[in-house]
Amino acid sequence: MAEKVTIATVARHAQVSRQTVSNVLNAPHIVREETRQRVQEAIATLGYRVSQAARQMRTGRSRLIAVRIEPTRDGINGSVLDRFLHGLTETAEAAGYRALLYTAADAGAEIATYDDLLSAYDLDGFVLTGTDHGDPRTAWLADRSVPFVTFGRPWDDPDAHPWVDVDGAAGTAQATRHLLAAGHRRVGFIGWPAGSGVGDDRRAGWREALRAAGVDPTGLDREAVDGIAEGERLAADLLAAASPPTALVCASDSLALGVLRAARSCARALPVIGFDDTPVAAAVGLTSVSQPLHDAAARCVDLLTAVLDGPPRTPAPVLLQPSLVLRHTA
Amino acid sequence: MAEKVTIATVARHAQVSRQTVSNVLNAPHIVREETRQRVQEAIATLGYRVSQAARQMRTGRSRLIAVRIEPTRDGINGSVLDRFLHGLTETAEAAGYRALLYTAADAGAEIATYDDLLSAYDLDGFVLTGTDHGDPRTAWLADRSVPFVTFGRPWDDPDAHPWVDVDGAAGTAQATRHLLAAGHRRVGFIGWPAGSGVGDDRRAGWREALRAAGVDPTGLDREAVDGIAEGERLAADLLAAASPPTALVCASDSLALGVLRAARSCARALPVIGFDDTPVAAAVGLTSVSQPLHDAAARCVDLLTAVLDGPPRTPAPVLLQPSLVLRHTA
DNA sequence: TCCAGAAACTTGAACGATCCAATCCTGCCG
DNA sequence: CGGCAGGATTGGATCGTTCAAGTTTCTGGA
Repeated sequence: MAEKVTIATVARHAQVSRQTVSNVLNAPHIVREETRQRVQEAIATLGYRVSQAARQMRTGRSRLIAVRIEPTRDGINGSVLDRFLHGLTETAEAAGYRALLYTAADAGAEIATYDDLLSAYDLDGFVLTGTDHGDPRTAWLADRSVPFVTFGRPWDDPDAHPWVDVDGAAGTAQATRHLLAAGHRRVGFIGWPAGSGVGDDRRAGWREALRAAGVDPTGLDREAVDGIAEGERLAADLLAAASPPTALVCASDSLALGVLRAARSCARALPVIGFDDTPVAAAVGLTSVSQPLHDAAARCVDLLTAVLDGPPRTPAPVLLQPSLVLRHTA
Repeated sequence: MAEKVTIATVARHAQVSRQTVSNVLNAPHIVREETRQRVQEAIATLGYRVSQAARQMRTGRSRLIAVRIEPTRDGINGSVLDRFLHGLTETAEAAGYRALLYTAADAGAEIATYDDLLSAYDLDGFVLTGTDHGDPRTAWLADRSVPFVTFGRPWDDPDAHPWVDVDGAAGTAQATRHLLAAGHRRVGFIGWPAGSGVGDDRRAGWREALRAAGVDPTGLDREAVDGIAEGERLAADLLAAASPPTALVCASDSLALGVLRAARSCARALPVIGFDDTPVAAAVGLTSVSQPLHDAAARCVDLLTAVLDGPPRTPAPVLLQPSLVLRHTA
């Protein structure tokens, strides 16, 4: 049975002290080249791995990043988180960190979990998804100066903390312009009820694109909580109006799917564009706005490690551009 | 600034020794009730949390479980992993463990990651998904007697290690019987190429169900790698046969979706049933076999914690039953 | 040749929990 | 009332690393 390999084993093998081995690992520049090589060799020969637990106890850093895994609400949007998580894990590994999962029923429970993760596991940082106006979570973390990055803008103050986001308005605007370019004038929109940062942003993109083309958006949009049934209902409602839209942009693929159903049931050709480019969109041929999730996750890790390893300076936020994936429906 | 609360702080506050506090946490039954309560009170008052790092250093256990997050291959099947991960995280938290994510390009890289996670992070156990014949990963782990559970049977030896799985054959059999009950005789099957444990299992369920009903399955099935296009191609192929099937069971929702396209393009009513009950199935109204993923994940954690906390005995494997979710297509 | 100063390396202590062995109670029996 | 058994409690050592401070070695200039 092989002995456990510790820093002392390596030190003995390389004929140096423990501290020198530690320096080779954490501050290579202060060790003489020759010594450094001898130590590195010993590390390789013995297959030494630094014990995170011991390091963590001394430094208070765990090289662990926490991410919340949400229950799949709608089902359709599930894979969004999935792709994000994969990108996050991959980038974190490359930077020498690992991703830890946690769940929480609501913001209150989530804050309690922060407390637990911080004091019991010495977590280094958090990646939050889906921020909204006056988010209590970011306030709590900022109060305690815990490093964190959000995927989603802080809607109240863009300089509140580091963040990464996808320009939703640019996405819906692009979708709207695509339909305008195809000859449509009355391009409608189905989105979420006013008040949510993400929802308002996506609606604004559509509105501005129409205005820029000289079309009055009044009466061309509807509000609905997410879901296929809601999308279907509101599409029917819009189509029954005095001067109905001839094409639609939606705030999500779920809503767009509902629109497709409504269009089918009244046997009318109605171009429609969804949002998120979910597998469902790919499967049914729905044109959709695609978010660069893998990239977004990577940038989240970049910002977080910048805060953790670099100087105590808030790094600049990142706003990524979505792209329009053209399929049959528009 | 509040002092850091350690076990010594609690001991002082409750007027006992460090060891007594430790006993309250790790072996409550050997502490007098009155003392126990006083300590618990001090813990609550001070908001003490046991430092995982310190505990881990002494005991060699991290209370961390690793799960691999795979890149979304097909896209459609992404949400399967998503739901599994959520259930896993939730159950692990309840049992006092946390889930750590990792990625790996192939089995070799995955094994290298095991080594790293074990020696650097002192991981307690692994949950593997998607096992296959002669899996090198399980062999490596078993060799080193690292605790692990697989979601997916060990196809070579059912007693090799603890596992949780969903009875795929029962699922396809149920789907087949459903179609038989609706009056169909020639129920076809589109599945994956022979050789994969999961794929062969699902095909066997269909075959046996047909045989039990006195129908000869010969010529009624096709093999394809997963994907919508493949499903469409093989459905067309089957329908062009001398005596084509009047209904189809598929090994995945992707394949079933392809079948739907093929049926539409030759304007024929063709009942079809998919597998996995993905969001896509829900969205397009595809009848599908649903796996109890949340439950499966929970059972994985149960087995793993049984190995970790209980006696050194291999717990009995768990085989869960899938259910048929009826929608428009069958 | 000598010494100041820097660079390279070594030693002791500490992080916060658990394990071990020794001591202190407490109640009970003779 | 003394002694004893058994459980409850205590102090000291320990896990593997990094920090802080101390010691040796090296370099170059007078």
